[in-house]
Amino acid sequence: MRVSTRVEYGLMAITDIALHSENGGSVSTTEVAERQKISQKYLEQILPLLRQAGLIKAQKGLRGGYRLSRPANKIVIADVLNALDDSILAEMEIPEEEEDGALRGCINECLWGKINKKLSDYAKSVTLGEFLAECREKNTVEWDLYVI
Amino acid sequence: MRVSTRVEYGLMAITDIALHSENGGSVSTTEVAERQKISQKYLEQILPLLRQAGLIKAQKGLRGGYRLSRPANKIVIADVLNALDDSILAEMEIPEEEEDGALRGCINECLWGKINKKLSDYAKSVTLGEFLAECREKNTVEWDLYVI
DNA sequence: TAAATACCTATTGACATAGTAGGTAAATAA
DNA sequence: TTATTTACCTACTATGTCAATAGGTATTTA
Repeated sequence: MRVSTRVEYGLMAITDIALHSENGGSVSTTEVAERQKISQKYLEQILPLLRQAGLIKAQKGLRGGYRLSRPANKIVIADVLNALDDSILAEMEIPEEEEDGALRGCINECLWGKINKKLSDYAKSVTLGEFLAECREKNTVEWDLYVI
Repeated sequence: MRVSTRVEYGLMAITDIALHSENGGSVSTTEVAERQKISQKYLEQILPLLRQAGLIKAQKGLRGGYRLSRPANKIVIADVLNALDDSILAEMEIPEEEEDGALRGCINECLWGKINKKLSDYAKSVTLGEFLAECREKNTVEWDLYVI
């Protein structure tokens, strides 16, 4: 499953913010852009999506930046995906009424309904906190450098 | 998860063909287009994708049309999706090397890798035949009208 | 007061989607 | 043989989304 860079960058950004605000400080777009090698200007359009969804808080001005609105283990991946893209976890349209022989409704309900449920259940079951922990485990060496 | 009409129509078409060629005959684009209410001209661009993937066979000329290349229970949904779209079951790119602090690789491997595996495993596990049976069960009344 | 920050809007080039349109080749039925 | 039906191929178009780039505004802090 291939997703847009908007989603990719958004996930990278909130993960980066979660990591680097653990000490209580804020994380600026400049920092995120540099660490993650993302266009800062493009990031400036993506982060407000996460803020509008209530996942991160912004602080303007010098020493400002972003931090999580709530603990990382209270944010599930589905929250992040829905903030960044309205189609990934969306259902396929099921026609109200269908003529005999028409298969659209059946396919969208039976097939895509199940696929979407698997996807959605997983995205709702994994928290950002769990994801961070998993990534830490995978890259113990490097991560120890800047994780508290 | 929302997909393109190309994928939606392609799934409808191969399902329709599977159903209506059970007696040994062929199914023309005209028939599929009428039954499924799809633009015939657009269908004519989609069905060759399924043929090139070896899932259906074409017969030109009068009384021609399409039929399955092999039994419906030997075709898995993943085959159909891959024939119609190269991104649905594709993996996200994982960078060769990454600087410290970069998260792209971790996210694409840990997160999208797992999501893709769930998706892919399911699509490989369900055959077109099973899907047909399931749809039949769900719509017993209408389906009995034209299923052998 | 100056600098740094978030934030907003407009613009752009590239690409994909969802068709429409017209024509060609092959197979069949008459 | 001939007309018709079919698959198939190519080109075109309108629309929308993506992935930025660019410039400017408001706010906060040092």
